[in-house]
Amino acid sequence: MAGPHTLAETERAVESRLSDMNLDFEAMAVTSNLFRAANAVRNRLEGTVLKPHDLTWTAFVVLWVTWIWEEVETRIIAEEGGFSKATLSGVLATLERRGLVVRERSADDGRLVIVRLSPAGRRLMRRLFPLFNQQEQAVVAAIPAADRPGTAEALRRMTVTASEPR
Amino acid sequence: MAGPHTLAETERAVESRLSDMNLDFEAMAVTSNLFRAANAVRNRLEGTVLKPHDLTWTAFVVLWVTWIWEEVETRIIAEEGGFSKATLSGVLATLERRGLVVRERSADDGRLVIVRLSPAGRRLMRRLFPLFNQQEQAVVAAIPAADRPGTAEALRRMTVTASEPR
DNA sequence: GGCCAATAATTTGGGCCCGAATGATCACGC
DNA sequence: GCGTGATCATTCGGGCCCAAATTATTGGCC
Repeated sequence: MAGPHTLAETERAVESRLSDMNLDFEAMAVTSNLFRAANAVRNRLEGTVLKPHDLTWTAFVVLWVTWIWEEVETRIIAEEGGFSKATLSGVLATLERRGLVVRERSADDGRLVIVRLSPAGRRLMRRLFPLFNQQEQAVVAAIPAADRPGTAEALRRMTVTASEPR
Repeated sequence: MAGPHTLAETERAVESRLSDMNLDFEAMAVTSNLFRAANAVRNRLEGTVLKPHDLTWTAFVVLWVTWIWEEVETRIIAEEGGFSKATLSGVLATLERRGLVVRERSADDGRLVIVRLSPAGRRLMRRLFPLFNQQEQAVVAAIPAADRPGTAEALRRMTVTASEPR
């Protein structure tokens, strides 16, 4: 951001350009700020925490989900992380090659693959996650404390509604 | 989403897994819901509006920015859209090949490239954008009306803070 | 046992994505 | 004029991303 147009300038240009189309500008403002914010926060987290360890965003998400659930089926990682299993296969190959993750076939069901962190993977997450959380804290500090729970709730509601079948 | 773990279950698992690490769970909740929401809303918009016209998310953002500003330098599109100029070059090639966009070198400054929509591109945006906005409206409707301006403002603040140099 | 539909993960092909390198153009000082 | 450093857009290489096709396994059902 910090381009030649400010957020406010952009929003004004949008409104005058579209004034004859009978649109919901409030909905536009919410979603466009949603994408801007997600992008900006992701960029910051990548730059401060991930890039120094040569991790991509998706790789970090995979490590995170695996870390939380101790052992987890691949399809769960993909659902939880919000990307396809095809993408996951590639990212897991990278992470396994780097020794951060282990794949093993399920004993119960030979179609399933179970993923775990290697000891190196666990060490990495234990070291990285507090740094990650510090950056999250710095960004969320921009919201008045009283508004934070309401913001999280609004985002949760949008997630649920957007995920509904149509 | 709608996986085998609900949002609430995941948040509980996270908290018990990380209880000894002295983390800011409120900040975590805000950012993780930020990414979930952005992902879910984007997936919905892609599925309902973009995919039927074989447009990617980034291609649509490029069309949108160009539509709003009538004519615009490539570097502005990249900044406004939140991706690199390298990415933009490829996407513009695709859009130009499909006849939705025109590139021309600036007369004032031979280094710059100016982008405009073709008539077909303008027709497409005029047709697509109301549909896009309808979907935005459906998603934002999940937030109580009184909370919408506050949500947009919270997102704006996060964007600004996350974009600050460190 | 032998077939068969359902369900997994992976591979494939094409597009997006970035940082770094490249080549073109500009602005400025002389 | 003529360098020289700054500023553009593009290209290149490697990784992510998805839908569709592929390969493997499972759980009925006879």
